[in-house]
Amino acid sequence: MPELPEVETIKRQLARRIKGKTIRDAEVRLVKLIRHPVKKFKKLVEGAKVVGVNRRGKLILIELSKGVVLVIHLKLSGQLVFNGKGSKHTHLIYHFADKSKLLHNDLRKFGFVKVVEKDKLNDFFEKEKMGLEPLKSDFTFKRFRQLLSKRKKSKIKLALMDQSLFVGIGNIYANEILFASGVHPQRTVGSLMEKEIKKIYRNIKSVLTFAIKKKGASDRDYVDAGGQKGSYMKFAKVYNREGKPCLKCGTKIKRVKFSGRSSYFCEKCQN
DNA sequence: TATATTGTTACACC
DNA sequence: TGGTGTAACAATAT
Repeated sequence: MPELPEVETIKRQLARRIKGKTIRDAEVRLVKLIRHPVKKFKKLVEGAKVVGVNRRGKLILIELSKGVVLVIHLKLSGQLVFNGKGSKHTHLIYHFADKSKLLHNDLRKFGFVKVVEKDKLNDFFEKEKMGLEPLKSDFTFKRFRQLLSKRKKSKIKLALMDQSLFVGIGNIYANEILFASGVHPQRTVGSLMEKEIKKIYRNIKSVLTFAIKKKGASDRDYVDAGGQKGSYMKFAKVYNREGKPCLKCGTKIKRVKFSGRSSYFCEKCQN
């Protein structure tokens, strides 16, 4: 569930809380969470200091003093909670030298932690085929249109969620961006008019930025680094609102499933 | 118990 | 070939 706004929220809060701290002990409770032999992982991590916390797409990057970076993907239900209370879903605990700690919880256990050498981070992103950051200045309208044109036959919603074009947009925000743009999620990219592409471009930026202000969306499991829920769902116009009145025209919001994902939209406002 | 949830990937199909 | 869509997968709660 954590998409760009949720991961960005965690990143900002973590940076504030753990920068400068030394990891005394990494308590690995679920071996499959870390994609390394446990011994090697502990050796790399223990004794290292947190130099910085960053984000790339939906990945959290915790940079350590030993020239390595913890690359964390929370997938469906991952949480990183500073000084949180452990539960049966707590699979990894970083104990800092000052007795504070960072919990990595994951109810579905789909997430992962990889240790990547700092020098090799860019190779890693390239290998993972990660697209443009939608809130960075190099994400221009021209680049957006150009990237979209590589997927003329695909449905616009799937193109928005395609991490090899641009990163960070998942199901919640794809639905919201398309509602804000008045575009039906099943329209093909090739059928979009210049005006519509421009609207989508603007709304990617505005919806994501607004969602960061609201500290993300807590549809189910998501909490931020302080264990708090995000408030974006209060402002969602279509996501998870099947059967409820469209906030613009009152028509009932529809839910249609394609590509295994629920799409929410207003038939009247989006075409 | 069947189903829903998501990002990612393997694979079938034109 | 490469673009596209679908199914499968991870694990759990309800």
